[in-house]
Amino acid sequence: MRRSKESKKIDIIKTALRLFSKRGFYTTTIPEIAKAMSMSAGNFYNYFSSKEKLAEEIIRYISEYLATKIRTINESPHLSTKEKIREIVHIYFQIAIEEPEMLDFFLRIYLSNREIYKERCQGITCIMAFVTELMIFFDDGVQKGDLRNQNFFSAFGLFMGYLGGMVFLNGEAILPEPLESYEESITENIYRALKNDDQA
Amino acid sequence: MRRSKESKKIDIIKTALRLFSKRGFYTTTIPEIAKAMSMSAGNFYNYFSSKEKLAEEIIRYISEYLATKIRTINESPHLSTKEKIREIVHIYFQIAIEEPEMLDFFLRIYLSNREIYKERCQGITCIMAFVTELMIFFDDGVQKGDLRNQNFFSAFGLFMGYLGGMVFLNGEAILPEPLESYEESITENIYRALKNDDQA
Amino acid sequence: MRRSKESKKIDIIKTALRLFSKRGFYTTTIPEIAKAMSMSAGNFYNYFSSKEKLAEEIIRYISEYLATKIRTINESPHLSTKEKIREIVHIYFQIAIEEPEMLDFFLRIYLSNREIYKERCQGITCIMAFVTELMIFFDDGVQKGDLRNQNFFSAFGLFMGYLGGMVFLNGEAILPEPLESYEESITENIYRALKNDDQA
Amino acid sequence: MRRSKESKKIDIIKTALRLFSKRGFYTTTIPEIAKAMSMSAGNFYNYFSSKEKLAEEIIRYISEYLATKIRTINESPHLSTKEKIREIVHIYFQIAIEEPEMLDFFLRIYLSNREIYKERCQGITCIMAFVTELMIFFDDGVQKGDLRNQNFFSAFGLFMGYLGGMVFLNGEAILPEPLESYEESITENIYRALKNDDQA
DNA sequence: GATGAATGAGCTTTCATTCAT
DNA sequence: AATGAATGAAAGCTCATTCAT
Repeated sequence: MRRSKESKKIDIIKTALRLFSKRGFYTTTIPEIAKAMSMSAGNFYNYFSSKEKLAEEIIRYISEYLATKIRTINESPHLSTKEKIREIVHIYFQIAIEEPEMLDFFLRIYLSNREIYKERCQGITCIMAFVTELMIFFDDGVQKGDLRNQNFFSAFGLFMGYLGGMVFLNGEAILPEPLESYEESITENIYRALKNDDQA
Repeated sequence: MRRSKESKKIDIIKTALRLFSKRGFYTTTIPEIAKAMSMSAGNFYNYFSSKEKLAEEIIRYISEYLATKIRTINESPHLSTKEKIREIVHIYFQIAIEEPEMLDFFLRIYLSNREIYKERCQGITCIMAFVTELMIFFDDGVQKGDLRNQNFFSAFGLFMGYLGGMVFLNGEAILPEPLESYEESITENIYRALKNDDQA
Repeated sequence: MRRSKESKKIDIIKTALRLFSKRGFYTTTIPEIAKAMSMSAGNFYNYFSSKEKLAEEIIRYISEYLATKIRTINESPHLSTKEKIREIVHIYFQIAIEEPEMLDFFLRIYLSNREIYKERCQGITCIMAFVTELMIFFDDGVQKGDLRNQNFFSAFGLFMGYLGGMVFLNGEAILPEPLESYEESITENIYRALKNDDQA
Repeated sequence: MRRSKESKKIDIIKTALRLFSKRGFYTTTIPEIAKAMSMSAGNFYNYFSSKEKLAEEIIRYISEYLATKIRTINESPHLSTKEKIREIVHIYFQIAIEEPEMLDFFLRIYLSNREIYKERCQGITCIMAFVTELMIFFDDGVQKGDLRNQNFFSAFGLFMGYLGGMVFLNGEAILPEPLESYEESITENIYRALKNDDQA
């Protein structure tokens, strides 16, 4: 049953994602993951050839997931550029609240333990889907004359760094208010940072 | 010799900082650190009670270092708020270029492997020195009427997230231009995001 | 179909023989053998009860094969004893060149990993067919007065050890000349060693 | 204490040699070796970087040992070539009887599991000491006009194959007489095979 | 303070074999 | 006969830490 093997892989990915984001990559063991799935450690290797390969497939999974979310925003023609920023911030925080393990993994495992990914995911190959959608958002904004035509990565750094920073602070229980309550001010901050002053 | 024991601790901290930031915390071993210092693995434990304790002292060391740098900016009364932002960005990038292991460790080990610090550095205790200086900068700006009186952590998230994001992208060799060349646009972005529109 | 089950067993034996001789018994896995036959690992156990049982059947297969070859020599009444030696050497080297996996397995797996065969093939039970034919050759030679009537196993050791040694050296690419070019000198050496000096 | 570390390595080599030759390379585990030495498995790796590295050092140890034995024969000017053959056969069988693990390892592990040695001991590098002494014996014999000037490896194959074959048969308890009782006939066989007929 | 051999717990991974389908 | 997911035992190896010297 091709179907069930693929879906079990996804089950493993979800379980591992949860454990890795909670306890870290190196401190989570394959037996732990297997146990959480009520299967044997040996069987794990029928699905993934190594712990690193699993890590790779997890980040691809996350990238796809985030890309899909942003794509729906990109494909909403009725939204203004600022509204799109608000939506992206919103969706990001929503994920941070409802599925925090996704962003946790992204920020804490993928971005921070590059030795794991050095060979498998050179540059941004494994998160291409996600980066592409943000690129589309940015290009659209520039096209429409709403955003300054600055280097994409500078804008990308602002976006991801800012949001990542907030989510991180929230995860650390450092923020005095609930994360959502910052949505508006952050949207404003980002919009001010990126907007084109020349616009009519 | 109290003196020399303390200075050897610092030597170990510097060596470990370099190795940890390059190869990761879990993938760097105590024997490796000891070897890089031409001393025995056993002797390491005369200076630090455990690998985790070493990690704690490293982040405290970094926090002190960063705090000192920002303090000189805070204590420059002739600088405008925007110029201070520019200086902070500048100093941050300078460190990123000249001593990248500092920020690498901060971003990739400290922020990302909280399981290491969970018990030793609850919340921000171990980086208090650094956070305090940023707080002072921000409060001064608000006091002078230059910055909006928003929640400090929102501003902190913008600052650290944005800069961290850029440094990260730079470290990944993703940025098309040298890091310094973004200083001005980033200063501008941050200033726009934080500034008080009511100002005369 | 009795027929096809038996012939599939032989297919497995041939495939396993090739893989074992190339990669070693312990470093070749059942899944590898199965894959090389485009069948499932589980199905293997419908043909052989264990990896060890397979090893046993392989050596019996080889023994039969070698016995058949030597039998044709033994049954050539027109050949002199020295010519028979030449023929045996020739056939041995021919097998070494054309089907090296046979002798490789014999020398490197069967003779060398006795822990595999200890229980299944006590003494020479599993290679009886082959030993018997060599015995016949030797007895004939003694009968005809061509060979000294020494202990059979001493002669057997000379034969198999010498030829095995040469094949081994050839396999190691240590021999400066092609294997065949040693046939004559080896025949001479063996004949001198075994011949009866009293003969007319 | 440099001294004691080196001598412990030799202890490990001897213990492992015994276990490997008795139970095979793949079926003997590092924990077993460690246990036989009353030490922890982990500590093993303070002496040898891997199981393969241990295998390499064992064969070098054996090669040295055999070389030393043959060297004393080579350096006995009063012995005739035939007597030297007899001595080599004798010493070989003596080792086979008193320290059978040496030749067992040589024949059954080193010669038969080349995948273990492929990278570490290309060609005959790891047994050079031993091969060199046999070369010297052979060259001396040719020099003196006692042996035919045939290719060294052909003679080497005869020697090692024949003796190896006999030792093997003896190890299998196949020989009807004690190994030593074959010394004379084997010496005769080898001498006849190698001798120069032209000699006065 | 310094050394480094020793420990022991634990990790990733492998693989012969079984078994439900 | 055939599949291949699943098991479970075990292997090689690593490494933080200890401790006798």
